[in-house]
Amino acid sequence: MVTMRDIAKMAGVSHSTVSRALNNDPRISPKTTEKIRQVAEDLGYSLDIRGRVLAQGRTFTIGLAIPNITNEFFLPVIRGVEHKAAEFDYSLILCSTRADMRFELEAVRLMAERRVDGLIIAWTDDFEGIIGKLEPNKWPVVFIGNALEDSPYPFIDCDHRSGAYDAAKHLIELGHKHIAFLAGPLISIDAGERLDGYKQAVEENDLVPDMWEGDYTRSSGYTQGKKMLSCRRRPTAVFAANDWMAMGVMSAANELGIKIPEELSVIGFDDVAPARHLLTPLTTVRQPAQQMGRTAVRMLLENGKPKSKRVVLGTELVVRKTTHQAIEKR
Amino acid sequence: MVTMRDIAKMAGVSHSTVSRALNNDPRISPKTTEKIRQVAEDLGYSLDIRGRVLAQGRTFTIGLAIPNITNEFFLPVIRGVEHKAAEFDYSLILCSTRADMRFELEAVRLMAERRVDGLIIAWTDDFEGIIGKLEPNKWPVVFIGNALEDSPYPFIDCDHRSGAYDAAKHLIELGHKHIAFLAGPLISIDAGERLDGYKQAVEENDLVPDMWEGDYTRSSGYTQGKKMLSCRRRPTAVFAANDWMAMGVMSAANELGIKIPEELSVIGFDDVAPARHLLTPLTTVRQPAQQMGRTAVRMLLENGKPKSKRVVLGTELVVRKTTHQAIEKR
DNA sequence: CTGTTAGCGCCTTCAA
DNA sequence: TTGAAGGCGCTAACAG
Repeated sequence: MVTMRDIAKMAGVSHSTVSRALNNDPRISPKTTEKIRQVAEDLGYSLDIRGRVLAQGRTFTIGLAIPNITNEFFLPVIRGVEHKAAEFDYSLILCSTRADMRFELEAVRLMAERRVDGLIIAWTDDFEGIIGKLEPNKWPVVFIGNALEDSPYPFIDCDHRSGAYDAAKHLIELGHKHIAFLAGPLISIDAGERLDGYKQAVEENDLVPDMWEGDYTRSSGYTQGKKMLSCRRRPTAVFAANDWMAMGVMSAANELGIKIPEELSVIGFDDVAPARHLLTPLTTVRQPAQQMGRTAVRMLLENGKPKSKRVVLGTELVVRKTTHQAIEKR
Repeated sequence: MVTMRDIAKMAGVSHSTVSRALNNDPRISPKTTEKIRQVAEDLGYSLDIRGRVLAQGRTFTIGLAIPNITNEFFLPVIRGVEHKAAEFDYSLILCSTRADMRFELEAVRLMAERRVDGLIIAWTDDFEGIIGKLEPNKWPVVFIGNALEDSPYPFIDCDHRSGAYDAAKHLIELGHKHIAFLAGPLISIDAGERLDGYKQAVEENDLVPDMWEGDYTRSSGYTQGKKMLSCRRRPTAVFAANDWMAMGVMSAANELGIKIPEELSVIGFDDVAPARHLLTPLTTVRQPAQQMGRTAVRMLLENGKPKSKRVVLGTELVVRKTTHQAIEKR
């Protein structure tokens, strides 16, 4: 492996001159620069960034910890982070923590040892554990999700409440009077906010809320869907707190011979790829996942230290094929 | 940031003793070791791997270049690579090359500068360009896909031919006589092999092949699907060379009022998540993507140099809901 | 405009 | 069982 010293010897200059020339330092004469570049080329030199890393104290690397790389939902986040990092010529170290505290702490250790210049932690379940590990080192970190009211750490999230409100409102405007809501696990903050958004819209319009609880999995959507659709007076629309559950509800409806969207409107949340690709694609509230990833990187890298402590992005109602005018008087 | 020298001073030993103690070198007495660990703990020491990296000439990092992180298909590959790398306490640098030669070479440069210990290049379109960049450096590299007959580089792929054969055979065994095949872009090697597998099965059974060409996109599946299903004598089954096209065909059938699977069987290839989540989930040939990722890492890390130059994994026919007995005599 | 020197944090050979 | 010294590849402060 050829180093700057090799080039220096060959070109008859000092290695620092080589370093400067290769970094376009204007103090080096064009002639020397040219010569050095030539020699470098001839020798097939390739910069070894590890030297620079040690000398400059930066690694040009950011770390991303994702709870579960199995879930398609995170793909756009990864994409956003990767693309933005590449723009800065930064590389991305990816860790999937499998939603397991142990792996999560392992990931933090690994990234810490590598002295990444910044850390993005997405939707961790063990916020406390993470910040416990992080605090002493005082690294630039941005959380995605985990929008704790009083978090002293910068985070980025989207507005679950207003997103849910929009979804419910959409159904109401289509004339639905009986809109069931299938909530996520209510320990999670965003699940609570989505519920609030639903409640607000429903109450503002003098409708009566009809709440069910799921756990964000497709199978919980299916189970609860079966139940709610077998009721004597079943809802004409259901708003599931995420797309996976919405898909579960659709399966249930399908098995019960209930036609979507003619007899039942369904709306989800997140805009996950599989739901977009259904034969009748799901109407949903898009969480701007990719942009969240990009923004996280920007917060980390742009202003040195994250300046804006908290960023809350808006959501977007994406009307596709599963929502429909309510049927007049069943 | 506290270093080994700080610990050494504090503990009244030399920094090399600290290094050894922290690395469990048996030559250091248990007492000193214990003391050093204690001091390290007290000082909140965290290993800075960058020093080791430079001293040992390894980076404990592998790079993964993926053509397009937008495509869900690659997710399991990333997962496989990430998990296996983590087992070795290696970290993963992820680059999405957006199926663009420029980004691809950028990615190789980035990984080269970082001196990753191994490189995994997945389904590159510019094989020649890549190996041009790689050759001089002679890095351990494993390709995923790009199974060139005479490739001097180690690769891992799956058996597209036999996978396609199995799929076609499955339809034949269900009694289908008219099985259309929607091929991928035939410049790509695997598209050709999938076509071969189909042909072989069909010919072995004295059926007449019915071939259409798509480009692996959903929309091409839709367009071609519309055409083939509007034929006077339309097929009773279609085998699409990947899941995306299969989904396109399903949309087309849906719009034409053709019931799947009762009136039309559809089978795909790859086993991509969205196809798995359809209301009537797609029967398909699973490419063991995750295992391919794991194996690639193993090839890179386990035997020092990749020993087995070429690995071809089997596929698995996953029968779900879109395939059905052929209707007797239409 | 260029060279000298020191140093980033760690590992490792050699010597004691 | 431990210490001293040198080096990995690069950058940077200081001289000239």
